[in-house]
Amino acid sequence: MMAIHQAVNSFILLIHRAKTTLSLKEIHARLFRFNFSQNSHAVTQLISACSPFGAIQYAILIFRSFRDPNPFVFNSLIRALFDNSCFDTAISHFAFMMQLDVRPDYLTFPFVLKSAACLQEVGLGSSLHSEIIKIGFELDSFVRISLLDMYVKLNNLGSALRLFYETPETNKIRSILLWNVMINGCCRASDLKTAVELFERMPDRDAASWNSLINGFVKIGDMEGARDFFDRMPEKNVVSWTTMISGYSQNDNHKWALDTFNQMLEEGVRPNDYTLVSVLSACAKIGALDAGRRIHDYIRQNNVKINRQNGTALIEMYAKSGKIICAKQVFDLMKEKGLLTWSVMIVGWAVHGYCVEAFRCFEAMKCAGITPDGVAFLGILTACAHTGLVDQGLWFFNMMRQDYFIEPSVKHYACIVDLFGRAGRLEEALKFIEDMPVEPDYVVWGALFCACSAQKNIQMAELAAQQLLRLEPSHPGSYIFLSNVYARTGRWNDVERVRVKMREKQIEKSPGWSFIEVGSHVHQFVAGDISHPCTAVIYSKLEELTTDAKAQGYLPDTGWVMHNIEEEDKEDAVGSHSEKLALAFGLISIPRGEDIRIVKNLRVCGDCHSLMKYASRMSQREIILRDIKRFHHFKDGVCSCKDYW
DNA sequence: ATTGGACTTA
Repeated sequence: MMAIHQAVNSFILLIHRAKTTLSLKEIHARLFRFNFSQNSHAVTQLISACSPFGAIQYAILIFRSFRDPNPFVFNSLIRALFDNSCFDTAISHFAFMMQLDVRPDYLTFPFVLKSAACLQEVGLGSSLHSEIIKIGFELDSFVRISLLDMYVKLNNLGSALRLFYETPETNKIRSILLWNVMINGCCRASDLKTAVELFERMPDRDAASWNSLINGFVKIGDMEGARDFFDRMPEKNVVSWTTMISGYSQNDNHKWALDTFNQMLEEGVRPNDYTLVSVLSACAKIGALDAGRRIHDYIRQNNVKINRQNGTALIEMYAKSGKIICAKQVFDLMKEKGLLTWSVMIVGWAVHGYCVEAFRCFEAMKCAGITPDGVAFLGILTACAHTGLVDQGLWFFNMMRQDYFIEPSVKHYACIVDLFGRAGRLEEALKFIEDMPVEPDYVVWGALFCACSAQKNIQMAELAAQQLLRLEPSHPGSYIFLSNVYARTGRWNDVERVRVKMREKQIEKSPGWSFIEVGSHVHQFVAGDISHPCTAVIYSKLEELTTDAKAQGYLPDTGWVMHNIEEEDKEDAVGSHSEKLALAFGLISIPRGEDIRIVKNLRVCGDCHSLMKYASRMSQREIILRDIKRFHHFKDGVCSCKDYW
């Protein structure tokens, strides 16, 4: 007896060694040779050893050759199946287990329930629950949490709540964790009312309880609610702070995200990678270079290791703040680059108009053994579009489908439309849209519209604008687009008609805003803004600038105004676009010799673009403007986009 | 005797 034991043990040792040296097949063969293929201990170990290799078929094979399955063997197989994402097979083996009357134990259910959750099968979830009750399995706190978690992941909040309420109120079973899972489930289902109710009723709360609730408010976009609980939270941890920071950023309040981060540092809470990524992404959104640099300094001073996540966030911050060379420096220093890292770098080159570098980066990525995905291709197509390389772009588009089997998304189609459109090949763009296998969406028609607008093809622009209106009748952009077409041709009656319709439907024009960072402060402007403390000085500077530019040949282009107003007023309306106000403010407050960086949430209008060129020459300063599409580097009267955007 | 008990927050 003793000898058999030892032999089995030495087999188990062999199996452990299999992870490095011996092949599993060889072990299995030996198992047979020594007649241990029916030893459940050895078989259980062998099945478990298959899992990390993904040798799941082999694990099933071993399982089938075992004649007298017991819970141990079943459990290890179900576990292995779950780990290899074979959820339905895991479930069917559980059914098999029941069929053979093998009683499941405490290690069976966690993985079966998780499989049901991953399969997103609501009915299966409930029947597993009944099965547990039927066989009289004890519903201890472990099983309850597993069940609760499964219901939450199946979006079956009702069943989760029912199970929760019938749980005896002893602290041991209704643990903090159980409450937290429940609160989190309510938050996932956007049922904040119940979440708060549960939270208030909890006998004890830990940080995760608070954070879960705060996160619930963040997810529904209620930052005041989130702030309320955040302020009341007695001991905020990193997660609490990060939730707020990324919450502000997700809800488009990047300035507050930065403020919250600074506050966090003042409170002496040490940021982790999640925090750094969130705050860097907030910087990237508004092009807050100084803030971003300070975070980079923090990273260096505190010896934070650059890894895939924070490194990628740094690259994106620099790229979107106009410092593509700094982005490249971080990129070169990074040891472990992921797919996202490469994509961010490619898109970075693309939006700065560095087509060759984007191509090189794309090739280098493939050499590094990373397979490009749809996002990487989108970057490379953007690069082609921005530099007018139509044939190259089409070549990449075909490569994506034929060599990489990536089904193009609507974004890719929109990019190709853009590619044709910018090159002035409008007919081809339209034909491309008509031949698309998927229904063209708002972005696709929008790309065509912009191209028509730039090429002054009013007929096709009207067609595109009508499609936009059909697709998004409540989107303000659709009306603006259409009205812009009419405005350009002087059809003021039609412009008025569109405006009335907009008013009837109570559609508000989404405001264009611009950000400019001065020193360490971010200033925000909307068109016609008078909220800034320096408003008077800004406007007089702008007037001076416009006058000087006019003397140099600048002609205000009033075609960009949508309303039918007197010529002079029109000049006013384009004259106070947010990017112009930001520019004037920058000229006053940013020391000479430093770049002026402006970020705009929409596309820059042609008039502003023209004025920026004059301003860069007259002030002998570099102006870096980022709009929703790309970067414009203005230097000595010329823009890096070569007026092609 | 064997099987990494469950799980939440960015």
